[in-house]
Amino acid sequence: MPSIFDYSSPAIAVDLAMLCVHGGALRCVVMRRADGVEMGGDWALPGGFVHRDGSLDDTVKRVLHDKTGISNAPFEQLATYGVPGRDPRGHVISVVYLAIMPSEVLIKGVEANPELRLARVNVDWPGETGGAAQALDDTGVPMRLAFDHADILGDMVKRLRGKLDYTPIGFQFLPARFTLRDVQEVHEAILGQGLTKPAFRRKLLDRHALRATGVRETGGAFRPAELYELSQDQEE
Amino acid sequence: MPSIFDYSSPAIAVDLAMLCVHGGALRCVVMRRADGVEMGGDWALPGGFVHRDGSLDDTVKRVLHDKTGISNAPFEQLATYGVPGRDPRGHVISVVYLAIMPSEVLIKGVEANPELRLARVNVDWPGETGGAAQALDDTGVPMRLAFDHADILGDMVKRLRGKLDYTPIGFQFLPARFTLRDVQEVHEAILGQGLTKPAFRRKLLDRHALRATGVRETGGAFRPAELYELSQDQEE
DNA sequence: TCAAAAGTGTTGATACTACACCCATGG
DNA sequence: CCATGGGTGTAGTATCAACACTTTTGA
Repeated sequence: MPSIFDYSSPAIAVDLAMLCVHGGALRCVVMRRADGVEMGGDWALPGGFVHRDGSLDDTVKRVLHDKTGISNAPFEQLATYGVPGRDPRGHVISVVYLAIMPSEVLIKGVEANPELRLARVNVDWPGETGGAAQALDDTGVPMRLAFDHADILGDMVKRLRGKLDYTPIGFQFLPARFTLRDVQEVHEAILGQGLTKPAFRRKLLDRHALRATGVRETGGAFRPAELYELSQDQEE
Repeated sequence: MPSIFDYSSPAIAVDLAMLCVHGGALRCVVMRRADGVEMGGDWALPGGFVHRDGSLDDTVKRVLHDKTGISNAPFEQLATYGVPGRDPRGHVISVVYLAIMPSEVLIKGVEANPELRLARVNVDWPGETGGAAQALDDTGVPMRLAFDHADILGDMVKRLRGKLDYTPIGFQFLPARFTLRDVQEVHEAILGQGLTKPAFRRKLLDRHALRATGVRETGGAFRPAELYELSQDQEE
């Protein structure tokens, strides 16, 4: 029996969308592409190839650690993009993962690597319509994204919006203890629209098992908000 | 610059979950594995390798046509499974797609290939909890599935249940013209629970743009139901 | 005229939204 | 005591589910 590896096969890579919410906006790590690459744009999602006998999850962890120094973050698979012509060096299929972190964590990781930027993710469409997304730099200027990465960012926003209400995915953007206002800011950034405070608080407390800690935030002006945490270990 | 294909890379395959609803149950095509394979179970989702410079979509169409003779069916990506050890011949990563068809179409395709069976998909868990699924044969006996294919079927059911209410995916199980009772049967089979008729009719007509054709079904005993169709071209 | 399934109307419960209001803290 | 944001109560509205009911056909 001939080995299946005798067939000519595409290479397979993992691309990572490392996300946080900061300054009222959803942000994603992009990496400057090496000079001399003839196709596509200037910025791309960081990625790495899957080696023989390496799992997809191991590759995710390797890329995350190699690019940012971050060792542990929750991640989930988004989708797989097969587009021939994605990489000028040959046919590469990439499995895209979302890795979600509190902004304090991710900002440190980005600052540790001069090739990385934390782009603002922006979409034109409302709700879960779908379509491409833009990456904007700190001054609001669009950053040119390589290949289909704008579509990937669009799919990502659609996924986040769909899961936000019915899963605890929003809490992955926050540290272990957070105020309800923090959660609302995350939801507003992802949904791209403002939410009314009372309705949001109630839905949140109904849907998710939150526990009030009794501890209050410090350092703010005016009345300090109470800190909450997830009751059980509620992973996605 | 060295070619990326100099690196040792896993092979990549597409596996297909071809689905229909028949006899009040969700059914999926499985294929008898070749004799002499040392690992896993006896039945598996049909699949094929992705060739260099071939797209994922082309591979889906190729596998669908090669195994069943069916040329056109709507399909969508489910997820990618990286499990090392999935295939005894080496490290294979498989991208799993759902292909949904009316039962009349799929039954013909299965009968054309003696290696294929139309298994009944069964899950223990309610709602969108998640977990593995079973494949049962016509007599209700579980069929041994290879590798992680039971988990894949479970993920598939979870996906279908999640999308059923908010997308037109349920109509892909039906021919162009269908009765509302047909739609209810599809939903009940996928959700694994009975639904009350009046509530279901109303939700259906509210959520989706359906058009009554004025034509009624024929051949049945008792009062014939009206045939409906989707108003615009509502692809998923 | 009867059995079986198609299709509709009504009602009570639930969930959601919008708005107004009170509370706590720093200055 | 005032400005500001945290947090709560209430009332109107839309949505949903259960039930009873009428309609239509083949035998």
